[in-house]
Amino acid sequence: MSTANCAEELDFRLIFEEDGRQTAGPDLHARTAPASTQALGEQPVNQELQSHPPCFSTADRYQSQGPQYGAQGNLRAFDCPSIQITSIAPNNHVEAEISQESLAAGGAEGGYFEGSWSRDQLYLSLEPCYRDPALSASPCSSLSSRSWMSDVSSCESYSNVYDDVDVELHDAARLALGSPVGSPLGSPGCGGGAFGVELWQQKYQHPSAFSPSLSPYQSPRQSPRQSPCHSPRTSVTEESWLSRKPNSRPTSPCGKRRHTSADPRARSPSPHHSPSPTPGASPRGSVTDDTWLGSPGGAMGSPPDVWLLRAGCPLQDQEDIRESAGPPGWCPPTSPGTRPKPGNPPLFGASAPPPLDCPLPSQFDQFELKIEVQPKSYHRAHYETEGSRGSIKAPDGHPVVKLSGYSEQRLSLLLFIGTADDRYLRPHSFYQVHRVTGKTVTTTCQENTMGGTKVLEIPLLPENNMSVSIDCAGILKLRNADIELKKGETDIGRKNTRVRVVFRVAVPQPDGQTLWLQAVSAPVECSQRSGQELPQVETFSPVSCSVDGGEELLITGSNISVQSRVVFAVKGSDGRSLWEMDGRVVPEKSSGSSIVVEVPRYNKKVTAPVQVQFYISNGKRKRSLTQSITFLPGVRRHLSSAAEPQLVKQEHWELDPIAHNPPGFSPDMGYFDSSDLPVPCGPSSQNMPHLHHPPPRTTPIQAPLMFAHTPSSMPSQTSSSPHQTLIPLQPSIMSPQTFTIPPQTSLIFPQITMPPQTSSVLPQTFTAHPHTSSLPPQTSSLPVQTSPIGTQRERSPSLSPGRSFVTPTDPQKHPQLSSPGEVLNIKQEPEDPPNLRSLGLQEITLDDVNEIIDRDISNLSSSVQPDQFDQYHQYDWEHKSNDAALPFCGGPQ
DNA sequence: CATCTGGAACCAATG
DNA sequence: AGCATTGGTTCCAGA
Repeated sequence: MSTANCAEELDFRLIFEEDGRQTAGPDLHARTAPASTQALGEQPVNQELQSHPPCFSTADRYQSQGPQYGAQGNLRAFDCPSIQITSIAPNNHVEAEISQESLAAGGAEGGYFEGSWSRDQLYLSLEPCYRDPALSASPCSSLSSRSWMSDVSSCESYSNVYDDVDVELHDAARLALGSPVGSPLGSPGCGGGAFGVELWQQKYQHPSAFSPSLSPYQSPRQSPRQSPCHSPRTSVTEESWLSRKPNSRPTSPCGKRRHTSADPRARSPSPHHSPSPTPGASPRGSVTDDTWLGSPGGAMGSPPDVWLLRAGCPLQDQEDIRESAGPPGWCPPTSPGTRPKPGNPPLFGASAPPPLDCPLPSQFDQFELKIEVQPKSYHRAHYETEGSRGSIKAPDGHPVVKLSGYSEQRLSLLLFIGTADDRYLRPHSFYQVHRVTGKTVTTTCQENTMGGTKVLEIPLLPENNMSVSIDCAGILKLRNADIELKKGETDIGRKNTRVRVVFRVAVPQPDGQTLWLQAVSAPVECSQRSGQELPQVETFSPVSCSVDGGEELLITGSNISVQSRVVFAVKGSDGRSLWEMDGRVVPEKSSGSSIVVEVPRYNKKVTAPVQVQFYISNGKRKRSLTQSITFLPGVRRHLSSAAEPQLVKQEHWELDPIAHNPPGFSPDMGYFDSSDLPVPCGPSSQNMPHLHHPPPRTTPIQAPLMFAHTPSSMPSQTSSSPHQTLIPLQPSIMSPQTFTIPPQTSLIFPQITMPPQTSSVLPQTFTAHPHTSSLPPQTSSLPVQTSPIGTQRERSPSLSPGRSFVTPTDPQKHPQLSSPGEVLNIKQEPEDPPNLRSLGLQEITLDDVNEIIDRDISNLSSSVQPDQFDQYHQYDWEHKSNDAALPFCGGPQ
């Protein structure tokens, strides 16, 4: 599978170069142009400008990374590169322009368009990933790219942009302040309407990003076209901005880009792969990027130390780094005067709120924005042609978000729909938040548009303890065709149906600055079909077992049946399946919401723990995301967990202190046992994007590069407390959630401290543990502050030491690594995402980086396993066929 | 009667 | 080119 598949995906990039030139280029124009044209014609438009922000420091990392990271970081990243690209790529006008801008970064995307640039290869290499989350770097939609794209299709667009700038600025300021007050901007009612158009306009037409100071938030007010209507439905219509025929269904396909290789630009690698691949960063992202770029502090400016490091790296390397690093850290303050630093607090000037795709921590100092009740993992979004399908719900009521550490005055909680792919978090191109009204809605909120993204402003009141139940937020699905046809849009909608609900709040600080915090929900599947057909793993236990097999693994989730298969597999570094075996389902212990299988025996000799992936399959293309379980060599679980297969007991178990120990520390199995504690996988598991790209090693490295100097205090996006630690990181599991690293950890692995983005990448939270865990069991058990599943936390404490449920979201729980030495072994086995490696991309880009990494790693080796990170990658969304390997490649989740 | 929901038909894209 | 599958979007109907 893997290899081949991966190759394909990767090829994407290659294709670019080659095919892309030939085919892609033309296609683009053909397709895009028309589309854009249409759009243009219909829309009044302000054209979007793509801003070509200068390279931003933060961006740097991205820059290197390339196109993949589209939006935020990406752009920036691209910027630098882009320059060259520009010159190189003759094909696109856009390119030219972009290049100037430094959009170059976007260049990546540009590359996307055409493979013309020779030099681009760097980008190209990345590109494959572009759509392929697996590949990792998300090529996606780099902001720039989109912009580029759009530009390409129509240069005209540039023109109107600026008109809205003022407004945007205004908005931005307002937002920054977190004024509860709804700005007139977004009229509450507005927006809903012709969404497609709106988006269009917003995204493309509003270049808010341009001015450095502008933040994504700044949204141009509504474009003329935007309808005041609240309900999408209403507006919709007109909507047919695409000129779709009245009766004709707008099939998305319409100008849709093909996923197939035929169209290189198109997205990428097979759509299949990445479910969430959102490619992208959509223009929005770009916007932000742009913004960033524009910022003085921009990449070009003075990069932080870490960044500097990056800067020093060759593009390729940088890219690699980026990949490994994952999403960029939170954005540094955009304010001119401030120099962004990785370790800097998420403070922004009132006039320059962070772009929506800018990663932010969920906690800082005593302030913490937390999702106390996570939304359900499935919420069927409504189309404009449908009536509202209600607000996002939680298992018991509605999601609840709380700001702790502050209660001085009323603040505005911002809510928007973000991506749930493996890449950094950014506004979702195909979904928008929608204000739900009605007698059952008790929360008042306003709907605004920022940088093309709908944002709900919900009051956080001191009298409510700064906590609010989100019962006024629905999710609107925009037609793929509408979005994809927009110029500049590089993301594909197909199979990109998972989102995350993003909450932000601006906390006024004594010094006049504004502290921005962000909390990201677990992934939410918004497609009717996917929600009803794809099996989803919510929890499983135990999380480790003997290589001898025979133990029973209890998996809970949805869309599971006795007919479901549970496939265990180990992938080689090349992505090939080294071993694959079905677990024997125990029908009598299985039900509609859970399944018990006997873990198969691992037929290879191992001396160290092996990370084995498993997923539930309801048939071809109906697979859950890949989860990871640790097979312990030579360890026969005599331990409680082993002895008692009954997962059911989990609830009764209590955390074992041992569990807290960092992986690798305790040679004895106790360590593993701890891991056994049932951990909720969180809905996200599936959602979790796979980090496809980064090889095990790279991951660690990244961190260092990025955060070497980051203060331990930096919170991850979702993570809440710095202390959570005990649990070893498990890459696979980690994906979607937040990534929290304890201060201690940071000392050891600065690298670990990933930027918020990283966290975004991984929806779930995971915590790095200090070597020793002095923390109370609870902490360890509940490592995930932001765990997708709110209830999980509570659950974990009760769990017995012996077992644990693992949620994809809660990587922390995984015990995995044992000792450093083991780690090495593990790595070998591990299923690294074949993607890059298999393609050889790694070598290409990462080589240089490796040296650095090695250095860093040597220090880290003991504490964290690289594999963990890798595991991430393993997730597969759906493989096209049955390739087990595919998942690793980074296909869609 | 309007809204919310679940289900499914229709149909283009994909393989 | 034709066929089967997949998945997005629209419709319908019941609560």
